[in-house]
Amino acid sequence: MSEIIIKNDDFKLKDTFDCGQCFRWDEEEDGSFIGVAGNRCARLSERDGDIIIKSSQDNDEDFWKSYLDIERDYGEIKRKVSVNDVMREAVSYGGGIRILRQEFFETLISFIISQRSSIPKIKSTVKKMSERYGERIEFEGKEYYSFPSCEALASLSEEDFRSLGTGYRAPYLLRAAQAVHSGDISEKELLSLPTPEARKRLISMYGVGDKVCDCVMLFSLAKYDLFPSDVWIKRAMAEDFGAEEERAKTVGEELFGEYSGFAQQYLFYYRRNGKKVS
DNA sequence: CGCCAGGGACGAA
DNA sequence: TTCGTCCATGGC
Repeated sequence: MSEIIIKNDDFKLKDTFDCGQCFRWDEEEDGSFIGVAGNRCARLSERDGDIIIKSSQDNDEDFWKSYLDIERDYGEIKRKVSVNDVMREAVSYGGGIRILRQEFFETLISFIISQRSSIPKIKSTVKKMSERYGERIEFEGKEYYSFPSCEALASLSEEDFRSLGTGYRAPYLLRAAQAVHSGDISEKELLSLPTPEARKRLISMYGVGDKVCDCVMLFSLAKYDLFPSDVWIKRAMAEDFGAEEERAKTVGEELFGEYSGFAQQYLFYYRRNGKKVS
C-alpha cells in the first residue's frame, strides 16, 4: 500500500475518466475514483489541486506517472490545438483530460467489445470478464480483479466469450487473444512502427476496423498523430470545420498533425458531454 | 454500397 | 407496457 501525491494543473479526474477512453474506473460518492490498472487497484482523489493516489502496491510512483502521462506538458498541447473558437471552447470544457497510457492487450480487447455498444454495457462486460479470468486484488477490504492475461483468454472457447454477453464479437475476441498470445501481434513490434505501419498490422486483425484500431493506438501505444472518427466526431467536423463527414479523419489529421489524438479527445468530450451547438 | 449482428438502455406512445 | 432507436462498428 502506498500514497503518492502528484502536482498537476492540467488534470481533472472526472475529465480524464469520463471522456470515454477507459472502462475500469468508477466514481465514488466523495468524488474520488477507484480503478484497476495492471495488477494493482487504486483510489485517486483531488485535494487542493493535487492528485492523491492510494495504490494497492508499494513503490508505485513510476507506474502511475506513466499511466497518467504526467511528464507531458498539456498546457502546450492545449495551446497547439486551440485553432479556432470551437477548439478553445472544447479545451476550456475538458481541460483536465489526460490521455491514459493503458495496457495494450486490455485496450485491444476492450475496444473490440465496445463496437456498437454503450459505455455502461462495456464496463460491465469487462468487469465480468476480469472477475472470471483475472487475478484477485484486495484493496480497502474489497475484492477487485485485474484484466485477464492473453494466455487466459486465448484458451477459452467462442462460447465462453458469448456467455459474457459479447454477442457476435465473440469470434473477434477469441482470435485477437490468440493472435497476441501466439506473438503474431506484439505490442513491442507495434510500438517500434510508425503510425501508418502499426495501423496496417492492427487493422489486418479480424474484428478490428478503423475506429478500434485508432483507439488502441491512441490509448495504449502512445501514437498521437491520428484522429479517431466516429459519428460524433464526424458531426462535429462537419458543423464546426465544414468538413464532409467521410473526410473528418483526414481533415483532423491534416489540421492537428502530431496533436491529432489530443484534439480529438477535447472535441469529442465537449460535443458529447458538454454544451451542444446548433 | 447495403445489410446484419446481440443485447441493454432510454424515450415515446 | 411495448415499440423503435441508439450505441466510440466491422464483416461480408
